[in-house]
Amino acid sequence: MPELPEVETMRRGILGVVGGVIENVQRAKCKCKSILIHPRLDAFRRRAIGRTIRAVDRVGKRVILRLDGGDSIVFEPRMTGLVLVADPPSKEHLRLHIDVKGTNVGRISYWDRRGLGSVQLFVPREFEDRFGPSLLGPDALDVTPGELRKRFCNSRREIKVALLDQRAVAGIGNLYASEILHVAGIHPQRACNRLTLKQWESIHEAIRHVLQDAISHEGSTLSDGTYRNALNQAGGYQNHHRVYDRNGECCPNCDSKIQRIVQAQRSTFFCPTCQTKRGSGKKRTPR
DNA sequence: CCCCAGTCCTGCGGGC
DNA sequence: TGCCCGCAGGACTGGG
Repeated sequence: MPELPEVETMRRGILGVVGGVIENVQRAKCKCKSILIHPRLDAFRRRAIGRTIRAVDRVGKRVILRLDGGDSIVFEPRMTGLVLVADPPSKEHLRLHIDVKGTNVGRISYWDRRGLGSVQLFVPREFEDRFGPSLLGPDALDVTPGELRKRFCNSRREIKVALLDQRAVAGIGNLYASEILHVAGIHPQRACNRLTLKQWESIHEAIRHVLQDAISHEGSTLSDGTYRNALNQAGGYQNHHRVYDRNGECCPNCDSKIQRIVQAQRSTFFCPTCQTKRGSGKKRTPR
């Protein structure tokens, strides 16, 4: 499930399109229900074709093509979307092609098995409305310890649920929230307003550590095999998960068995010894 | 404002 | 063996 590290890996994988000119945009022949493409394809083509791609950015869990003239094409992969410059995992769930001339990369493809994602073209004003600071918090890799604490510390929400709120901090999803709290040694059900200054610093440090480590391994490809980088290669970070999807296995730091609980209808994994419900838990040195 | 539950979508695995 | 149902969770919406 693409979260910040996977989306950042996708972004880096398509950097070769920078400087290219969009030559065509076309829907792939896919029998599945159509994904959200905005605006309608004829308008999309009219506004995109002939534009130069000036940069490839990431905003939270989205990949952005910055076009000359100021418009942006936003790929939002959600659960199963992939932004590819190589052949897709299967022809079946290909959704859209953007053909590019003038670079080594001839085509960017958007593939999405479940089709919950989207490809949208926004003028600067629309982009600001959707991804401005009122709807999207600072990037998880840029947020300072002080900002992080300020954004959460008055909330009674459980810390794991709060970390998934993109308006507070952008980029963390269900998988990395569990990993981050294990590294920080904090119980996922602890209320934000009961965390100490020191614990906010631990969380901040753990966010950076886990996300950077995951990026260096090109993200996590889970057992369903869906996530791929832009070259359709699996990531490697799943082999470094401490707790995620390891219910009943041993904690990497102690002898305890990892537990699975459900918070906000999503799975959470944690170690009941390293992440105690009361008190701060034992601080562990990150790998 | 704050927070939660329901919704979308497809493939897969458990249960019978 | 085959069918059905529940589950996976990103972002959004509506309601309390």
